[in-house]
Amino acid sequence: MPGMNRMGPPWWQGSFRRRGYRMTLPRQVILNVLNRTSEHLSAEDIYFEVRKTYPAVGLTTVYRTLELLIGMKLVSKFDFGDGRGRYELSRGPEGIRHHHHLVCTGCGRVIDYTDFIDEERELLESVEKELSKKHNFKILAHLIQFYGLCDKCREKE
Amino acid sequence: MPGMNRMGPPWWQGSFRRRGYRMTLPRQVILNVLNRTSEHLSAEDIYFEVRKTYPAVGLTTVYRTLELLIGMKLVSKFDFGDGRGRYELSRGPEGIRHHHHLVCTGCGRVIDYTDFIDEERELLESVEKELSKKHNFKILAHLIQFYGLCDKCREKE
DNA sequence: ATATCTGCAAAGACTTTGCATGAGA
DNA sequence: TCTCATGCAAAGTCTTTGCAGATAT
Repeated sequence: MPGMNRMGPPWWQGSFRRRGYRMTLPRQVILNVLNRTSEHLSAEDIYFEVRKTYPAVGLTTVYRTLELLIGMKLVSKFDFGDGRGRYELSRGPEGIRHHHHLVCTGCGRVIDYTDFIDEERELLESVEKELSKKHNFKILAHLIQFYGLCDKCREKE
Repeated sequence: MPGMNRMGPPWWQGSFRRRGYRMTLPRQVILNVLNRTSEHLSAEDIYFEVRKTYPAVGLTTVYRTLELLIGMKLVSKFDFGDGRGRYELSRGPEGIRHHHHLVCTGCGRVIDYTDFIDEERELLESVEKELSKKHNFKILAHLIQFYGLCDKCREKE
């Protein structure tokens, strides 16, 4: 983990300490991979990436760490319809970076977008408020995704 | 399939004929199950339900039929985060019945809602238009889901 | 008649679990 | 030190595939 000590403890250290979780090497490497990647990685993607730095890691640990991080709200899990979970950091050190996804059903490519996030949020807030009241439901999260064909897959049609 | 002949061919017959698919007993039973159920059934749920009428059916056939129906746009597949697909009829004989889902992460219960559908549609249309243009993406479908805790699961907390 | 559909069994893909060893605080 | 975390192997789930026999048109 070059440069890590020089740069001080990473921003997620606190979350671990607070909950009494141990900050181990596998966990650090996994978090670093998630932190430096903007893609929506599968557990196996992360596993292969982590093994470049730390070849002894097991896929089991990747799954267990991801589960832990999801519980800590540091990571979000998505499903893009290809039968495997996709993981990404929910927030960076700079705070929440909210975006939604555009999924190509042809090739599986995923485009992040932040357009209309404000309009969406406005609607979502009123929907959440109304539905919470009506169904006595405590809404904790939402998911918005669009599906379609990307430019390349449109040509093939 | 009591009453089926007396009532004339079901509304989905045409879709099959048009595409050259055969209307077989397993397919009819599966469609009837979907048609009479408002739940979000898993493949296994459908399998058990179908077996009450037609015990010889195999789970394979359920999966294959569902895939076929999805291709025909008669059925939609959802993922509520519990690792299994959920299926429901996209439309009834009366036309499209659009709704979204409220998923309880505590017990897995799913509540359909139609509130705000108009407002949502309005927003979605402008988002779709803008994103199509910007990313040269042909948007074919969208997914909106809320996650949280239902009244019963809130009490347990 | 004949191309399509079906059921069974087996394989596949992803994820979780059990348990002994190893490592962080 | 001593509890928590890890890695391996095995098991678990859900879903798909291969193939011979059955069926709709």
